[in-house]
Amino acid sequence: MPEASAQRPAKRPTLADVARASGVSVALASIVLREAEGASEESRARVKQAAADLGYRPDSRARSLRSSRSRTLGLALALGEPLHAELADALYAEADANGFEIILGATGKHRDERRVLNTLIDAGVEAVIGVFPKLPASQLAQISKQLPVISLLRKVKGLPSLITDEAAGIDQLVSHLAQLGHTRLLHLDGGSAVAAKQRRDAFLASAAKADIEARVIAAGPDDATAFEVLRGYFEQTPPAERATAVVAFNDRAALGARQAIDLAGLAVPGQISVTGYDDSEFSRLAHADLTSVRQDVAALAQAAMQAALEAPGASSTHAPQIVVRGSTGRLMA
Amino acid sequence: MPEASAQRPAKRPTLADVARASGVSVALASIVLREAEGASEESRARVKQAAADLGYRPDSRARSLRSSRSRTLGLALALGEPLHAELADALYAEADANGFEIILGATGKHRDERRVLNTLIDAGVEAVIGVFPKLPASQLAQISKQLPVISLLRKVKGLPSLITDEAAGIDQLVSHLAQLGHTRLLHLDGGSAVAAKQRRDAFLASAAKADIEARVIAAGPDDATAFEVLRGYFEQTPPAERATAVVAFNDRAALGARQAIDLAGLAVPGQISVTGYDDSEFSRLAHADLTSVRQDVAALAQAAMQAALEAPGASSTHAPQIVVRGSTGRLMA
DNA sequence: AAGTTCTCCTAGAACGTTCTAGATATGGTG
DNA sequence: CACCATATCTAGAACGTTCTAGGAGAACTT
Repeated sequence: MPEASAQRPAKRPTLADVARASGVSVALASIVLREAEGASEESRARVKQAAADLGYRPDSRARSLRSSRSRTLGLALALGEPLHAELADALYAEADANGFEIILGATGKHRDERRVLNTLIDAGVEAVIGVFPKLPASQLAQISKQLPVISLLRKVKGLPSLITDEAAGIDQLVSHLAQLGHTRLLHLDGGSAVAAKQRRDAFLASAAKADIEARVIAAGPDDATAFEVLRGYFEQTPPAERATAVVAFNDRAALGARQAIDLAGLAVPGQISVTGYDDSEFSRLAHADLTSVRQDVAALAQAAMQAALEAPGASSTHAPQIVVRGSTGRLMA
Repeated sequence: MPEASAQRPAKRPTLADVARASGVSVALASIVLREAEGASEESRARVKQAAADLGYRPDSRARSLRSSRSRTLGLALALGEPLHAELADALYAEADANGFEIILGATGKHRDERRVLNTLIDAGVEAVIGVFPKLPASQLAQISKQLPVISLLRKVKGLPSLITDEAAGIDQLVSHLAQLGHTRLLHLDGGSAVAAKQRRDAFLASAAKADIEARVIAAGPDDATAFEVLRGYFEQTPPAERATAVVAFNDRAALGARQAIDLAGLAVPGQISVTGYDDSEFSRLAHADLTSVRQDVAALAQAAMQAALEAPGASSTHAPQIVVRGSTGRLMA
């Protein structure tokens, strides 16, 4: 049932319209609306009034085409990742503070990182901030010759990279578990996900330092894989030899782990503890109530914005903070 | 240390560069690269070769500025909503099929819908597809005089709107529960969220039709509110008078409901059933295992794309499908 | 009185495309 | 041979901005 709606274009007002309406030249109107120097208070008022009356909004295509100052940033991330959503929100706030706009590009089943990057660049952004789990560093470096590219959550050689001190985060988890008396830990690793290698290595190092038996099983960043992998582990490992705590790659994987634990009929945390990572909404679900690690989203966002604005943006590493909830505790004898 | 700005000069090649390299005019180069008529096979080959050699990519700002055909669509949605992520993914696929690019704008704590819309429009998109829970229809209609605006999930007067038949979805849930023998239902409504009113009305209508006792409590689209509200309900309602099934506004709210149910010590589905809506990843979490309603994301996306491309886009309503899982069942006597 | 320096303003050239109108060559037709 | 149609190409004007160069006065110097 085709239902007629919008009629044909009511052309949007241009700078020339504003200039005509306020009786000044286009150039002067431009000066006023850019808040640049060189206009009298009187013309300022007149032009602004006319702009407001007409509902004028500058055309960012024309603006950026001419000035290469679009005051627009590209943000590339994955939809459906709670952490990415938090980062985006924080970056929006930063952008506001700096007078920038942000447009997003999402990676997903039907869009690879390269493609998303191209779309953003073609749209004329001044810089791109993004989470690039897979794109080779060489390609990123290549692109960064054209415009600043800032990597979030992953250390990329040749690019300003804003990351969390994964070793510190994992160490907080391992120490917490050690303190609770755990002596045999299992890590479900994140596969090719961003930061997976760092967390795995940190896990082994922290465990060794604390003189704790540690094992790593290859999994992935999703709950389904974590579930399958941990179920297999329970099937193949006699109860007496099982780890007493599972350190999952992230909250989502921890949820999958929790599922396998429930299936095995083990009590949390009485018989086994489980930890997540990211302190996302998943970790707060009552049933899961995951002990997790909170990344400093605000600091990451602020540093990313800074890196995007400054000439040769700087990398930095940010401290995470463990958040203890009900999924970890002492073993009940 | 702030001195390293020797990066800049990697200017990207322009159409003029391609033309020069292949010995033709800019106009002809444009014709070739647009696959337009009026170029010989020989020039076609030469120009394309030169473009490839130089790594030329058309500047979409200049292109859209001149032609008002940017072949770019704006998509406005909320980050962190699983359903929105699914829609975005489906729309990316549709865009591919139609040779369009998509740029995203996210609404959130720091960006209202109006602002997001403006950013996308200023970036020069040809049309905007979006989920607009709050923006008044009048404002949307106003904007749609400038360019096509398509509303997803919410029926907006004056705009092509692609929605799900909420009455049908809710009716499937209510019928399912009735068939299981439930005679007293409770609906946690979605407050001001998109489709909340439709689901509430449909709930009451379906219950009345099936001669089932029905009650609605005001809640919201989030799990925290649903939890609080349902906990209050349990506290104030004697066990004998309680509903035996809770129809939550969406999966997220159902999770909160489930939390309150656990707290009250009730067995699911033995003592009480609970349903979600959207068939999102939340519904698949093992502990929740929610009976839910799947919206036809692919059809919605396809219709939205169609509406964005055609002159006066058409509205349509799509059929949902119940997905039965373990959170609903007969009462155990 | 003639410079000099401000302040405020404007014309017109960019930016990288597409599009309109026309030029040039080629070939077919009467 | 003149004429027109077609196929291929190109110059130059848009699109809506910003930016560069400079102009007209008024207000200081000297």
